[in-house]
Amino acid sequence: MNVKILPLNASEYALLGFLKAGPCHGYELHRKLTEPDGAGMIWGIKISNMYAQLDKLERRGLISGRLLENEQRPARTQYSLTAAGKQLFEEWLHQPVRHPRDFRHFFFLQLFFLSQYEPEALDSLVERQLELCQAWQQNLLAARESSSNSIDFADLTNRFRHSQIQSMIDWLFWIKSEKIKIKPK
Amino acid sequence: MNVKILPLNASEYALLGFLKAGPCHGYELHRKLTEPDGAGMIWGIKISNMYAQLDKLERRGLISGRLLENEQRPARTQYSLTAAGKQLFEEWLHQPVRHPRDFRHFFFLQLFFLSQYEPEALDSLVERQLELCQAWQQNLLAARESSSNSIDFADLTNRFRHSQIQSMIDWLFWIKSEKIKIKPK
DNA sequence: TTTACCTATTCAATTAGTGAATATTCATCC
DNA sequence: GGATGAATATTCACTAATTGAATAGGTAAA
Repeated sequence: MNVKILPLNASEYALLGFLKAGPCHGYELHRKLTEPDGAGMIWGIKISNMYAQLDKLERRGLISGRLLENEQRPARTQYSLTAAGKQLFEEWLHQPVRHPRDFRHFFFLQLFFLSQYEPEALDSLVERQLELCQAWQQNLLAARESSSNSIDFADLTNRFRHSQIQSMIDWLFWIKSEKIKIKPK
Repeated sequence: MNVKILPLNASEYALLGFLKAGPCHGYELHRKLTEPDGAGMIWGIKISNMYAQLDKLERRGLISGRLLENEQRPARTQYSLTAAGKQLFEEWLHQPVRHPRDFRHFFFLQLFFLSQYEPEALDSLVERQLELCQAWQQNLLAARESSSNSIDFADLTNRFRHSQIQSMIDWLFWIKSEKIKIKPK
């Protein structure tokens, strides 16, 4: 068997997150996923792709679906979080992202769900993410080559990354210092 | 027929870019692509994936390969840029990126190749990219909702994007004002 | 001469992603 | 009341992207 645990991507965590609020079927989940004022601000996903992700999550035992028939509407499959799914989501939700490239997709999603489900935990996540960002900065500074008069490609990328992360830090401070209350949609 | 022209991704442009220096075979191209002080700073690519990209570029008529046999080494396929490939690369090389998400992958690659092939064109590209970045900023400011005391998710993402782009702008100014000479590797 | 690593490419298999197809219900217009 | 089209809900077939392993000869060193 030897099931290789591939990490979930952002929209899969989002599916778990929306299902935490209660059972739901694919079509409705897709509407939530793409709502222009919500998760849809972060990325887009085609509906057929999302159905494939639901299958994948079910195969991994994180959600389970059952067919609802016998209604006014076309048959639909209602999915619910399993205990495993709930646990995975909760763990993920409170972990700051480990790499800058994940910031945009994952950290935003964490803010999104935390502000809905557990707003009192927001400060702590922001704080720990801030510390990680500052550690990234230190690593970049440490990696800078001894200054010479000519700039090479490594210098360019180092400076760029540093300034991108600085902008994350500034933004996190803004959230923190303004004691921002994120309005749940 | 009806060939849908999918846009090339960063590593495919990089392949065209390296082939502009002269014919080369896959294994060597992969070494260039992943050189830790060069393009390898921007992304990674598995070698089997790169061979698939070479096939794709050949099918699209941007490069052409011929088998070199009769040597000391294992047989290899030497690729060269076609006229169409050269033209596509040159056009791309001088166009600033149209969307912030491309900045990291594409703009860096453009700097990389321009600094090697046409350093006198660097200033102009930086200048035009700067203008585009400033236009992105204007759009974000225009999209900001009338201020209220509560912050919603749209505000968070708008502020974040704005600050990320500001960091690009700062970095471009740094390149520009320091009259930086990028050292070709 | 065996071992191990470097060169060079290909292949089979998996996973991701897209567009179109299917099928039912609902609202609206003539 | 019947036609038309939009909304609901999911599936399917196809293509593209990605990965790990397989193949196979060459070189260097023990």
